[in-house]
Amino acid sequence: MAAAPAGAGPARPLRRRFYMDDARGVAPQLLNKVLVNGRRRGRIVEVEAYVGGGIDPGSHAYRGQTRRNSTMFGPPGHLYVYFTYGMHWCANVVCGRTGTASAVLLRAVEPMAGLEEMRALRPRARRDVDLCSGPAKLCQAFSLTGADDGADLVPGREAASAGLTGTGPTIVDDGTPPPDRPTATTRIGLSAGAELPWRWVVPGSAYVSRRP
DNA sequence: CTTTGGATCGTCT
DNA sequence: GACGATCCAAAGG
Repeated sequence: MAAAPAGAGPARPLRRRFYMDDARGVAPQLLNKVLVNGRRRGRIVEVEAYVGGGIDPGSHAYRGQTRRNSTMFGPPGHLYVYFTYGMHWCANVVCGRTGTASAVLLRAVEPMAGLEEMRALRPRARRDVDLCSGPAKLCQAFSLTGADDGADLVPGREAASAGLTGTGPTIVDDGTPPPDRPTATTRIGLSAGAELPWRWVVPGSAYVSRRP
């Protein structure tokens, strides 16, 4: 029997256990997973890890828990969505144990479905490669805002057994494995912690925010 | 192609 | 009061 083609498997939501590792472990595993919101789908091609505990000066949690970053300290598998530059939203996946601050920033996805909706939400994007090639761009395209901060990405028991992804945003595995050798680089846009190599991209993807 | 500056406001010091 | 885990248009090579 021939091996199943990439993407041909059943789309299964990631379970809680997937998110329980440190963000630096989860981040490369999130590559090639699929972000879902309504009919919109996009393959994750670029991520960055941010950790707490005073070792990552680039993390919002570097100086401890505040009102804004409190979701980072909560249970894994939830969205941490924050507002920045007075106009943009960015979305993270909370990782690690409850009480620790560890999260993966979703920096770029390759649009797979619902592109018409994305184009309408991002009229500035001239080409489809510009729809989701940045953390704030993908939040626009997927309608992720502060209203989604704290949202649980893991469907409840009923939705999971019915094969549904629920009404809110979810991340699913469609059978495409992460890259064998993801490209690791330094993170983008930081004034502190800029030397830490905690950004991972799918090699050769045309949908990343910046080519490595 | 690369570089630069403006937009815009919640959050924390 | 300063500064962003950014984006975009405009200007320069």
